[in-house]
Amino acid sequence: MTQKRSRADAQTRMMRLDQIAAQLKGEDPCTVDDLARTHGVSRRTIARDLEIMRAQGMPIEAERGRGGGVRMDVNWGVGRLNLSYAESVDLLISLAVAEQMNSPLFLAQMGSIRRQLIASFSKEKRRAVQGIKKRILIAEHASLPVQTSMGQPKPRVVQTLHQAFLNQKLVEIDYVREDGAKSKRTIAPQYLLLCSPVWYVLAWDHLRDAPRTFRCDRIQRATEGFEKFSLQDAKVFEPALDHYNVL
Amino acid sequence: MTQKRSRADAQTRMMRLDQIAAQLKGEDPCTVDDLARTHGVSRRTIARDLEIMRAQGMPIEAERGRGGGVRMDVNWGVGRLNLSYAESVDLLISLAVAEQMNSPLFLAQMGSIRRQLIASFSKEKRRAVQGIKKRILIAEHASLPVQTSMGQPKPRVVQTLHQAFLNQKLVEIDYVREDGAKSKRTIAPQYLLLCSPVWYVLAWDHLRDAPRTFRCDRIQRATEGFEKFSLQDAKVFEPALDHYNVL
DNA sequence: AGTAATGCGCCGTTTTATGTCCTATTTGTT
DNA sequence: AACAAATAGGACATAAAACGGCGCATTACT
Repeated sequence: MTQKRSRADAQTRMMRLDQIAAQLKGEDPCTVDDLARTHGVSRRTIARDLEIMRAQGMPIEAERGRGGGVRMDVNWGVGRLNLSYAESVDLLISLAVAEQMNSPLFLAQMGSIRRQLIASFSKEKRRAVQGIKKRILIAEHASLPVQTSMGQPKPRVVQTLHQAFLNQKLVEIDYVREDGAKSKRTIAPQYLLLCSPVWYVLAWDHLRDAPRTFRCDRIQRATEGFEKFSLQDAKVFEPALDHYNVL
Repeated sequence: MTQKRSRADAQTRMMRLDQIAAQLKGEDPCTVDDLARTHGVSRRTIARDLEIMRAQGMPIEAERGRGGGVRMDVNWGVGRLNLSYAESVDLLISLAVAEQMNSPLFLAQMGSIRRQLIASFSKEKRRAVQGIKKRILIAEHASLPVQTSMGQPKPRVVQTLHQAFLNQKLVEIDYVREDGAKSKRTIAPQYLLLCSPVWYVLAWDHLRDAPRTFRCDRIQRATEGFEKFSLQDAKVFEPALDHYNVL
């Protein structure tokens, strides 16, 4: 018999596997027949596809007999994320913050998420993330109430600071001291410290050549520089770190 | 010329694509030659693989000429997560909690993560998640300091409660009132309320046929039942919800 | 017993992924 | 300017996969 086969695009099987997975995530079980029809291939092929998907670890179950069909555990593989580096770090921190306030009802699964996330990194990235985690501190929950902040820090500033911290780049900032005095500085953001609502930057001030601490909401402007800084100067801060939890 | 080809397992190409992706995530650029050697295929094949990966949207760039090579944007695709339903919900809540305490330094990316996460749901799941989000309340940050809890709730209890809440299943619990009186109840967990460190369950007590509120850390034992409950009874709680932020 | 579903083995056919050549192009080095 | 090292990609033959179709075993519901 003549067997017509139209090649759709490229890698037919891979695409079909994805589509089948998506289809199976729907609530009701499909029959192999349905799948075969919707994809324009034979039952046999679908069967082989399912074999492959099972081999790849997807929890695909089938029920034989009338009323049966192919199902995938509905609670599997919802939530496919593809995060950028910055997003990943954010997420790790966010998880840590959420865990910090010990409200363990919904945090049962957090460990699993963190493990998956870390496992998905390459070796180099993993090391990098480890390094960054050491540079983020979280104060005890019941800390002294901070004086009312000057409003939210500006998103632009936040983003720049964020970038520079991750990339170990120097930053130029305009800072307003508590007494209102303004100053321009070039700093190397070594550590970040979260005291419940307020972030602090423990940095080496390259103009004054001394360690300084800045409140993020008092930074008016921030410009990322091109020069990378080393973590050597960070040692100055180490004695102070014992009071805080490291991420 | 004889062309030896050893079939590795199944779907050789898919596996190779994954491996190449992982390899490319490493910092330094590989040459096509390297890739060909490490995978035991020809340069041409690797080239074709790269074509495919590009077609799939991976940001793979190549630099021609001496000293060139194939690179992938290092900040792409770090962080591949495949979350279960429960994990997804946890994550959403965790993000919300982290956002609640307005420490916006590292939360710039959170919106993006949440959007990705929600986008990855199927329609049905998305609706379900929307429903669940409405059933989780978060109290204002500066709430009255709660009396010291009785220690952490038991992990077993937490997990059961968690499941039952998500699946809208009735739960049997052993509860200890503040005055020490113990009781057995069958409840329908309609809402969850987080007052900073303590979770409360707003539930319909099916034995007393009346709404009740329970502190999670006072629940001694929990068993998930088979009977699903409807959200009809939840209306009783609605007037009380205005005081809290809905997730 | 009949029916509707999966599971799986076998075989012949079609498609495609691969290897081997080849050329063009870009780019840094000598 | 010449050379070397890299990617990009075309052409062609071929072995290996993917596929379709068939049949039979199995399972569960009516």
